[in-house]
Amino acid sequence: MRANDKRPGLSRQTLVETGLRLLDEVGLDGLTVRRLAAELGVQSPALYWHVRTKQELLDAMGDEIIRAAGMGPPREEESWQDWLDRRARAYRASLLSHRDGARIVAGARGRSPVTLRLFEEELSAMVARGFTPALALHTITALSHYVIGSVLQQQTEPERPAAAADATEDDIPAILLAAVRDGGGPFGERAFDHGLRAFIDGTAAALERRNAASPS
Amino acid sequence: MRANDKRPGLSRQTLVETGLRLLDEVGLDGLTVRRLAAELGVQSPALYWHVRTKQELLDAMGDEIIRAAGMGPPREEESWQDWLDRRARAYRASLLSHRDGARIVAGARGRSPVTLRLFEEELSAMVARGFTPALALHTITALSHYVIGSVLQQQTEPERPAAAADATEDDIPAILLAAVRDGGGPFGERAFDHGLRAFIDGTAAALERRNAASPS
DNA sequence: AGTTCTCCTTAGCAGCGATAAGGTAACTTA
DNA sequence: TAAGTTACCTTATCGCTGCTAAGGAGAACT
Repeated sequence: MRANDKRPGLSRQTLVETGLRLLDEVGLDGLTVRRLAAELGVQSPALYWHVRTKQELLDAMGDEIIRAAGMGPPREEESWQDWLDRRARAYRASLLSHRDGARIVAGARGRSPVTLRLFEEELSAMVARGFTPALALHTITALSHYVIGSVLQQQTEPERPAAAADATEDDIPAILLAAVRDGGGPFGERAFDHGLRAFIDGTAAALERRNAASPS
Repeated sequence: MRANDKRPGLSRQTLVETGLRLLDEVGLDGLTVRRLAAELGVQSPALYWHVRTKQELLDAMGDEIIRAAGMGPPREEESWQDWLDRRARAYRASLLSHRDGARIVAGARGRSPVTLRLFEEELSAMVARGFTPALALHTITALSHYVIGSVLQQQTEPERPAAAADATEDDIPAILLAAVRDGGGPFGERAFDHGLRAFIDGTAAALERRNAASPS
């Protein structure tokens, strides 16, 4: 039974791309090997020719999401503050661009050599702008953790309405309610903005402190 | 076959406690309903009398981890900076105190009413110290996201040695290597400290900005 | 022409979360 | 005290999961 013939054959890259497309349809919990195989018009064990385990596929998907963010060192004329801001937003956008994107990336174990090399270039640029290697590393990882944490919570689907219903409107605490009203909720753009700016400003302060101690 | 009789019967709380203990042994991926039932000396469907789904159990475990952090509003004489610092560290310690603790909490959907009430008290105290409701909410959630993101990455077990081995020592970028050498790695205490302090300092700046615009 | 290699197939395994249906002991009620 | 009800656990089973074993068809080498 080879109905729709003339398939060009699978490839690791095809799996990743189709996997990401399917992910948006069914979510991470619905993304099974069989379902992906069906999407590719193939039986499920066929996938194991191109990929060792399902986790390896998820790792590759995570790496692809990171790659799509287009990270890398700052432009020549760009301040590190602007660059960090831009980088964090691009990362966030990339995670948000796929359903359960943050879960995928957070669960992925390794980064590809390419990603690693970009990372090194970023550190290098930061050192050129006055960071110590350790401070540069801490800054980037801390920022990444913040972005991942934010998107992860944002993409966690809210509890079932039934559970939320037994707490009536009146039970919702007043200040929280007010905050959500004028702040746009804990997961919106504005909440993210505050954390991002605070972190960058605080990093600038740390950098000045460091450079005051041992000026260049 | 009722060999070891005289068990006092299960309870929802017992499930949560034994679940957390078992979690430390086998990890989240090894924590199955059957395994937990065996640990309790019972057949697996018995658990469904006390809990509707496995997810509901995980939610309760997550809430217990949060509860154990002992959060709540600042003490009377405590500055909000010190309190925020203390709160973030307590939260982190609680997540770290159980294997895959961050994954559990991140995956939990609802917070108990008790947790919610504590949260409201925290917001209230912040407003009393000059925060707007929205700024208070954004500050706490951003900080929580950072903590969760940090611990999540820290608790993600490193890739299999086989995969790491094909990149020999020489391939590890120089600056990254130096940063890890004097900075203690991306996931250590010092990396967390930097992000935490930067965030608190940045929040202080935002608060001053806000209060300068419309002074009390 | 014969052999090897690539990439897919069918069949099936162990384990998963969850449900259905039944049994038993303890409490309730008359 | 006897009948009925409820709380809590059992056995059996379902549909699904990731993954492996074994084989087969066709392209590519020799």
